[in-house]
Amino acid sequence: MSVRILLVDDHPLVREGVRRILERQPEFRVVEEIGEGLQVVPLVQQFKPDVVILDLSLPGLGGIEITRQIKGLALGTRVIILSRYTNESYVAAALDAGAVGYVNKQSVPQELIQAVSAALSGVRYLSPSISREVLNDYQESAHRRSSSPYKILTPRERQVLHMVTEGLTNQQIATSLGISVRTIEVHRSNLLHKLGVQSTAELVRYSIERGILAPE
Amino acid sequence: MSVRILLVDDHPLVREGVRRILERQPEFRVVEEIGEGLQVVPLVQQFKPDVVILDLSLPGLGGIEITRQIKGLALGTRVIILSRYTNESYVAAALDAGAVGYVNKQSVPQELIQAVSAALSGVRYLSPSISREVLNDYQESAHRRSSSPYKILTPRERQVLHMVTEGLTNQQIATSLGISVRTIEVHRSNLLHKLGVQSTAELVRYSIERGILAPE
DNA sequence: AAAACAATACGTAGAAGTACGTATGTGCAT
DNA sequence: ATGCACATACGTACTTCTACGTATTGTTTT
Repeated sequence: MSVRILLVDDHPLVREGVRRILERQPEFRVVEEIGEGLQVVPLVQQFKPDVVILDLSLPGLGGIEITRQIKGLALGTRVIILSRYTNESYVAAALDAGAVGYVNKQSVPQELIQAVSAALSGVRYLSPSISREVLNDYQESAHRRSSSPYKILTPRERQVLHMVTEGLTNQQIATSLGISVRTIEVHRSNLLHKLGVQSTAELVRYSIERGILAPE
Repeated sequence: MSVRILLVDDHPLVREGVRRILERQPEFRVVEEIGEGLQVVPLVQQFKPDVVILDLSLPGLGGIEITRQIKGLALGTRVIILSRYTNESYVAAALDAGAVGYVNKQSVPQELIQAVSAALSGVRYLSPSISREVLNDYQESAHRRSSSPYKILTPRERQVLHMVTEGLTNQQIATSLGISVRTIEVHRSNLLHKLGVQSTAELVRYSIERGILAPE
C-alpha cells in the first residue's frame, strides 16, 4: 500500500533531503515536488496525494493559504507543515488552516517519518521543540485566531514594537506617547505573548526580518 | 583523488539534500557534518577538509565569523557559503571574510557541484541569481569596508554579539561558553562602547542591518 | 623588557525589563 | 443590556542589563 506524497519547498536542497529521508520507507512515494506556491493546488488536484509536505514561506502564495485551499478541495489530502518557524502564531495559524502536523526544520529527520505516519493515522503531530502549550492555547483561543501574527497586534502594540526596535527604553516610549511606563510594559508583555518570543532581541529581530509580513 | 568536504547547516534536511547531491560525484566525500556554529572550527582543525560548505545562519556562531576563523587557520580550506540570503551586504561580508563561493539555496543543485569544482580550481563562484553588480560593488567599496566598526571587535566580542542577537540572556551565553556571567557583561559593555550604542535593541539592529550576522 | 591587547572575573549601584496578578473606562458589536 | 477588545494603570516580585570601577593572567607587539 503506497503512500503518495507531494513535496513543496522552494529550496531544492531541502526537497532532496526530504525525498531521501522519505524514500527510505518502502511504502512512501514522492509523486511530485514543486517550489512555487501558485502551482501547488493544481498539482494536488492532478495527483490527489495522500500527504502534502509543505513549507510556509513560498514564492507566489503562502503555505497557510495553500493549506486552506487544499482543505477546501475535500480530497482527504493531509497537510504537514515543514518550517523553520516555531512560534505559537505560525503553528496555530497552520493548524487553524487545516494542517494535521507541524515539523520544525531543525528536527531530526526521523520526525518527518513520524509526522507522516501520524497523519495517516488521523493523529496530529507537533515537533517536540514546539511547546505543548502551543496546542493548548490554540484550542482555547481558536475563535480569535488570525492568519498573520502581525494582524493580531493592535495599533498601539505595533507602535510600541516599532519604538522598541528603534532602541528606545520603556520610559522613553512612555514619554513619547504620553502614557505611563507601566502601560508600555503591558503592551510589551502582550507583544511577547502574541509573537511567541521572550526578549527584546527577538522582538527586534521579528520587526526587522519580516518587517511585518508573516510567511504568507 | 578525493575531495574532502565538511558540511555545516543547522537543518538536517538540508544536510541530507546536500550530501545526496555531492555524493553523486565519485570524487567528492563528505567527511563530517555539523549544525552548531561553535563546533565548526575545531572540526576543521581535526579533519582539515578541502572544502567547507557553510550556512550563514547557525546557532552559536555565525557563518561570517566562522569563515574568518577558518581562513585564519591557514590550512588552505576553502569556504563556500550556501545561504538563502542573496542581498549584497551578506554576499560581500562573506567574500570579505574569505569565502570563495556563494550559492543561493534556491539554486538548482547542480550549482553546488559547480561551486565546489570552481573552488578547487581557485576560481570564485557566485550563483547567477546573485547580481553581477554585487561583485562589482564589492570590489569598488573594499576600501570602505575595512573601516567597519565590526573589524575592531575581538573574536570573543563577535561571538557574544551573535548570541545576543539570537536572543540569549547573559546567563545563557555564559553557560554556553563556559565562563562567568560577569565576563559576558564585560564583553557586552565593550560591544556597546565600540559600536557606539546603548541597548540590546541597538546591538541586534547593528548585527542585522550591517549584514554581518544573518537574521535567523 | 615593556607596553598593549584580549580574556577572565569581581564589587557596587541602579536602571530596565519580564512575569504574574489586579483593575477601570471607552467604544463597538450583538 | 451585555460581552469583548483595546487602552490605560497599578501591586508585587524578580530577573536581566548597564555603568563605573577594580584586578590578574596570558599573548602579542614594539
